Amino acid sequence: MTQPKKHFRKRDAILSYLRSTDVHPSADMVFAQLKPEIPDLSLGTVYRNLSMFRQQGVIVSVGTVNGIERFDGNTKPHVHFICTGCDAVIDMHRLQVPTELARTAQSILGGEIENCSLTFTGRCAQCANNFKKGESA
Amino acid sequence: MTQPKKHFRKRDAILSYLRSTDVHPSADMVFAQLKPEIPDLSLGTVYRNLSMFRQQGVIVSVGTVNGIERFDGNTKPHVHFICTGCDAVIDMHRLQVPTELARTAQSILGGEIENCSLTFTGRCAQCANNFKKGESA
DNA sequence: TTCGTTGCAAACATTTTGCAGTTTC
DNA sequence: GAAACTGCAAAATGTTTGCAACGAA
Repeated sequence: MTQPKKHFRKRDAILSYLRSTDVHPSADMVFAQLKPEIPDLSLGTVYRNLSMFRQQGVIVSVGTVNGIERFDGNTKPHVHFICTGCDAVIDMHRLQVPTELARTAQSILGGEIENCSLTFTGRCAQCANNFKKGESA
Repeated sequence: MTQPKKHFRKRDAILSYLRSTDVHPSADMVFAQLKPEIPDLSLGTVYRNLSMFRQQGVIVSVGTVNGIERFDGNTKPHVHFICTGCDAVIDMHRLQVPTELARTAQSILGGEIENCSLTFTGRCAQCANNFKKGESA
């Protein structure tokens, strides 16, 4: 007994792409990815839909990297690594987010915890390597 | 033994304020705080010094809240709570950042981990309260 | 004098928004 | 046909930058 739900080609494409990738794209990256297959897509539409998805909790913001917001279609809490060299945002599924701390946090804070994010920053293997080469060059 | 007196009054004031507060201010908040006592302070100077401090590792960025970057004069890793109602950034010193995960992360990643941040988001006690009232009003 | 810091304002980049036209059901 | 979505471009926002003036050594 599902309600008939409206489908919009561009909106669906945006969500679908977000769910299919693990690059944690920015609005612009989503736009660049979809533009070839949807030539009459505009950046404003991407921004509008990303806002809406995030508000609905359908997607999640990973935060801003170099002033640019990055999104994740995977809303299950997981650990991220952000490379300051190439701005990559990488999932670290093998590590667990200590969500059990949320309960403790809640009792200390008295408010309502909704989300928990654990993020490492540094240089990814490749960037660390390039950096070393750069130093000796 | 008189120390060579530094006369970077504005720079010192900015860093000093950051170290004295736990509100995790934005550039604008720093500016608003210091402007009364330093009338000829400009926002550009605040931005310039914050950038410099962060680059030197003297301060740390907590991330952006509502599109605005927030800073912390306390560089020791600690847990933060961000209220989506009033945009407050609150220290949770009683919780520990699982920095030991960094080693595991490093071995998985192969790069260089430099930082680790654990952040909860939700509504603080007061905002959670206001929200409930708002619903019934 | 010399070098770094600052005020000011213009430039920048990302994101949001208003409106008219289009799409979906 | 109503309601929701979209393109386009202008506007808004936070941040950076160029330049001339200034301050300390």
